[in-house]
Amino acid sequence: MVANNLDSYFESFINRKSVFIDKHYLQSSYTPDTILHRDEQIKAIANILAPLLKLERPSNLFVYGKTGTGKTVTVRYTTAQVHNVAEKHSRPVKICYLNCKLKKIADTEYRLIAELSRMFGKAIPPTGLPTDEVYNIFFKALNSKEQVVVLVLDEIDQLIKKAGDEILYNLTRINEHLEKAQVAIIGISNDLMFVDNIDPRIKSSLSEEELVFPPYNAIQIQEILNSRKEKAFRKGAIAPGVIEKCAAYAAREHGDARRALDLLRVAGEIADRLGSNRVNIEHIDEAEKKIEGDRIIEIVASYPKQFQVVLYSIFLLKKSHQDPLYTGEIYEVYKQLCKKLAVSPLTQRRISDILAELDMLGLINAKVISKGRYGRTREISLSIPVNTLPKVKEILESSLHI
DNA sequence: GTCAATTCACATGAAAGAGACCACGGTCTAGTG
DNA sequence: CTAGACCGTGGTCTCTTTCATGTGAATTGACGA
Repeated sequence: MVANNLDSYFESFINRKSVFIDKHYLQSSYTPDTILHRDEQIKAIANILAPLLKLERPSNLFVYGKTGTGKTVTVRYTTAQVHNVAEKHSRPVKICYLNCKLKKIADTEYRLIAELSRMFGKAIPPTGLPTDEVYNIFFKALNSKEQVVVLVLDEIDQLIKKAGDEILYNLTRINEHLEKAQVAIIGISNDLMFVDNIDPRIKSSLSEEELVFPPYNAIQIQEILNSRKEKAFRKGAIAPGVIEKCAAYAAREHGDARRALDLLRVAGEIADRLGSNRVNIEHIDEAEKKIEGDRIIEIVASYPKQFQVVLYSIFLLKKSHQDPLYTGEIYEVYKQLCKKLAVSPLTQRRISDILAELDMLGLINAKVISKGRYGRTREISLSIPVNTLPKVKEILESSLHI
């Protein structure tokens, strides 16, 4: 009897079809051939980049917009098109795309310039050289022949936040030192306020042109999902209402198309795993939970020990009472925990920063409040969904050997 | 009761140190012809 | 003679510490009605 069941299980496993045809159409790395609802922006970027083809320097461009509004895709698409045309007419045009958020690659001045130099075929060691040496190498590489170079700096706000705005100053003034080559910069930022915090001189030269990407609305997201659905899923693998629900979820999160695509993909994976031959609305809810849970688990597992100790201290405190926690309390528990674990405790100053970072990561909710006479502090609560809580705790305990 | 001064418990900033990692050039050492 | 091992120096980067300054409302206490 049992054997029979197993048999039929395997039979059905073989016969079971995946809801997907090709998943990669749903991944954020995929650049579609046509970009929906961004005609205006494409036209604007094309206009700005057009002088490239006459070997004139295009204006620097600054692109803003929240995450998942298609900034990166649109810029990459347009620059690729320009590059194609330039190549056809053998114009020396080079596009350098760099994502400044990638850790260990382009998140400091040195690394950025080093990475750019590498794109010109120069080998730069990951460390050990003075920064101006690397600048020199970069200059020489640029100036080696007549060409127009477009530097696309994605998530440029992250870079500035970490490394200061001196880089931009140097880059925007780079043309003054170059005789043969010319450089234009396209900066892409998620942070709309970011430009207000940089040096006005840099601001004026960097954002000769500006372009804002408004969020997609739910209907536009639906259309985007529908256009990808055709290629990614088998016919009829999506139950009615699923696309709408996905779009609604994403529209709630400031029109984030990337999120909608992720959601759809994960929902498909869940449907596959459950042996369903159709993606249903319940799968979307599951996917929503899974995405959030996975993100949190990954963060918790990959962050340094001290972060984990702090987080575990919050766990301990949370168990004992339900009121919001304060920095001082957490620090006391943290110190004891350190003693128990034979970890050397950090200062309260540092813990304050760590708490702020945990807040940024969305693991905790920290709000600076003033309790009047009783001082100023952070009011802290965990913001990890209840269903991932045990898993997170497990990870912490195994990683800290508790 | 009203109002400004006080006060608390941290937040927030700036600067500097420690330690890891790395390149480069000079010196030493062992193997080779 | 030469390739490779082994320093010392000088550079970046991350994580911390130290020192200094900032902050917002409950509390306090003087003042006037």
